[in-house]
Amino acid sequence: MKKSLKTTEHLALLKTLYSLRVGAGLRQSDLAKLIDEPQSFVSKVEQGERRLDIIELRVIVKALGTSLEHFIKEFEKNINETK
Amino acid sequence: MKKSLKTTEHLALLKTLYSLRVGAGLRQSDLAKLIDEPQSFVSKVEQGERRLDIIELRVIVKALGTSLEHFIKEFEKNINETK
DNA sequence: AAAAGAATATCCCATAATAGGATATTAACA
DNA sequence: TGTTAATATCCTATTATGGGATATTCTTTT
Repeated sequence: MKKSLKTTEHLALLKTLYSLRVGAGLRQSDLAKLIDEPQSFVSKVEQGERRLDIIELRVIVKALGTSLEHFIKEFEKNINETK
Repeated sequence: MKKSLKTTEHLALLKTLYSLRVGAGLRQSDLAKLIDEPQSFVSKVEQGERRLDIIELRVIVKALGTSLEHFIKEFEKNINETK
């Protein structure tokens, strides 16, 4: 399965993640600290350079104060808005 | 972020995926065909040998006739039942 | 507008993960 | 038990990732 980068879905994912972080008033280094990763990790994720499996996404989303379920809803919403 | 294998979350994920496929009455090769991947891919996924990002998970879950949102609910349910 | 500071992106490359056809195992059952 | 169906494992060339250091870009401040 090819690295699903730059597809509508992937762009929507990045957008959803970014909005959530910024909406939480955190900078990459803040989130990084919360999940015990370097800032470059967060940057790569937001850049689509690094992919996240659901478990990882769950950790991040929770660190940002949301549930995975809610995140997915936002994600789907963004997919529809984009296409 | 380490390969989240064999954690409660990961086991719950595999369980959720497996149940969904079997529940749909499909064998690995059937699902494989639906998502245009070899049978070994599906096996690896179910074995926890291959991780899925949300985009990929979404494709699979849809091929199995479910929404990502519903899948996540089942997933969370399984996490709680396991721990 | 330029300097200073803050936030984010990119580099590098050793290490780890993945692809996928072929083959081995295990399960089902006549 | 022999046979077929279903799933797991092998192998290794290719691709992805880790993460500290550094470069870039964005914001302020004066």
